[in-house]
Amino acid sequence: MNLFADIRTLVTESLSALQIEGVLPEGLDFTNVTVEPPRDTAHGDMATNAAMVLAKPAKMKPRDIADALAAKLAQDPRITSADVAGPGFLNLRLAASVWQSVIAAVLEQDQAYGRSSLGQGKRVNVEYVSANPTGPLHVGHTRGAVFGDALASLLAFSGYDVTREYYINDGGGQVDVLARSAYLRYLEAHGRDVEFPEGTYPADYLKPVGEALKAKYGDQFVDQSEALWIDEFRLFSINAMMGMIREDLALLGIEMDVFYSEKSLYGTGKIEAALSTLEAKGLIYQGVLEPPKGKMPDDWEAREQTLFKSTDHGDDVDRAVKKSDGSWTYFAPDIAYHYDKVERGFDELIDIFGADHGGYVKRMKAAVSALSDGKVPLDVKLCQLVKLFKDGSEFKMSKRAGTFVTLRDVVEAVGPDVTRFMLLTRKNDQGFDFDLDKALDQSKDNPVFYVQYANARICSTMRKAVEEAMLSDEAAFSKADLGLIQHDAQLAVAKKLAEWPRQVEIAARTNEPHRIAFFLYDLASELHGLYHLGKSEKGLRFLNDSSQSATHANLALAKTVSIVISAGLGILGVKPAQEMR
RNA sequence: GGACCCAUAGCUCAGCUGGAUAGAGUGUCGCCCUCCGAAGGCGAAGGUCGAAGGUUCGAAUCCUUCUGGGUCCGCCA
Repeated sequence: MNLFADIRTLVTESLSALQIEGVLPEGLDFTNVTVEPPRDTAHGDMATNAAMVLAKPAKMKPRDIADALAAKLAQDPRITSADVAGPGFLNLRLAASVWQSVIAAVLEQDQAYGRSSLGQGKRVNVEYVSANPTGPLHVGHTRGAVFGDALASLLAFSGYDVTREYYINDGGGQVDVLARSAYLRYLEAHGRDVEFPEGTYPADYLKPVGEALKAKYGDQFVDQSEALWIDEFRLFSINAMMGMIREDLALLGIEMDVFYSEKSLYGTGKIEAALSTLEAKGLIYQGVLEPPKGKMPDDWEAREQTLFKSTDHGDDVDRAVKKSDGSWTYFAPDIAYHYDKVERGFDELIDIFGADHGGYVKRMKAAVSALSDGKVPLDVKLCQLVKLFKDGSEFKMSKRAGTFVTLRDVVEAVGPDVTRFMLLTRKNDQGFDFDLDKALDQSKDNPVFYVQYANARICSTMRKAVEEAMLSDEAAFSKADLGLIQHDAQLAVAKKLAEWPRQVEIAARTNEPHRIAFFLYDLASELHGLYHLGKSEKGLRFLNDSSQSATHANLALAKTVSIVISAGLGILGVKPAQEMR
């Protein structure tokens, strides 16, 4: 049930009826007609812009359309009043029975309330994290991980067939660096003094890898040339790093469906196949790129190389797919990887990148557009940087100094639920200041506890009701007389609940899971408000000594809030709290 | 030189892809527990939505230019 969609249908049907009656001309396009909650609830429950949108194409005055529409809508039993206001808004008020039916619908649909068929079962691939397998995940990765995971859940909730995917960059030079760094730790495990030259990874996390390599290979590779050990050390180290990364993700409750290896694209003809597809479209040519503007590299010189004509698909300059020595650039396997996604039959692709890959978006979109003939949309969501604050000042991270904060550090400090919720209370393209002290603060400036508390309160009230024998079991809700829910403050909660399917849909359409977090905050606020009103107005207390039927109706309402909070937190990957500790 | 992102209350941020008098939290200042959990509620104050133009019935939202801040711009990944 989506009440806003229902009323919008009513509006468009009424408009069609007006066309048949000759009040409105034929051939009007209703797609821009919206039914939304008005900004100010004093205006009513819902507002439609139909009259203003249609005024011009209908060649009529907005108010004339609005008056006719109002009269038509008022005939529907759900509409108690339809008033024209302002430049031509039509403000609607809905009968209490409508809101009561929302409560009934939530009780009946339970966790399925708010699900939709928006995605129509379309297959969407969400690629996120995709951190290089050269070390543990750090704070920067955490945001993309949480965002991608919540987005995937949101889309699944909205009727998409979702695949969560991680692209392992195990094909480039950085994994050789990893192998060499692991080799140094291997030597160290054999009692050698080692130094980490520029361009190797000096951090401690490779120590156990060095020990493990010693355990596996003994001293057979000590003082041996790189060619003898590099392949085995690389493979071993990558596996070790990916094991660590999976553990990190598991800390946040993230489980991928697919780990896709970049290396698997090499030597299997996949890169060649992707590029020949582009070549067949006339998008591959030999050429010389302009030198980069701004900072000029010292050793830059013009060289002819193989280029992809990405400018045909919206990019600013064409991009190299082969180096001048004939080997692939990093872009080539990425093209092949996305080609593979298209070939696997996904209807939509979503990539979650860090802000530092912003310059990569256009060429990737160009590649997918070219490879799929524009049929498979690629949406790239950039997660802006996370700045970490501790003890009131910014915590600077430096790879060279080895001072970086890992995902594990953060999760162990504040817990997975707080980490996830906090990171999701910000739009992805907004920078994020993560204050660890505030995240730990359970009383102030911490929305996750506010939402958790609302749910805990409801659970607590339920327990109390059972203790005091006012409620036998929750099955009583289905028989509750919801007609008893009439007070404005109670109906306000129902109205907020009615918005849930709509908010989910907007969030899914825009790929913006943060909207879920903000909605839950609003819903929790309604609940807290109603709860406190019970202090001054006895009749609004959830537990009503004098009327069991009122108690049951009230608890049914509370239950629906709990249902939606659970569903919403579920999308965000946060556990709903039964009680606060 | 160029690309992308951001700029909204003292601070941190929303703003339903163009709607009405721009909203929360936090901070400041007042109230509210004999009570189903005060980890809460109610109220007040606080804004030329970075600036200037443009598009139209209507702009924080779309377009142009500019100013600040961030990310980036090699055949690295």
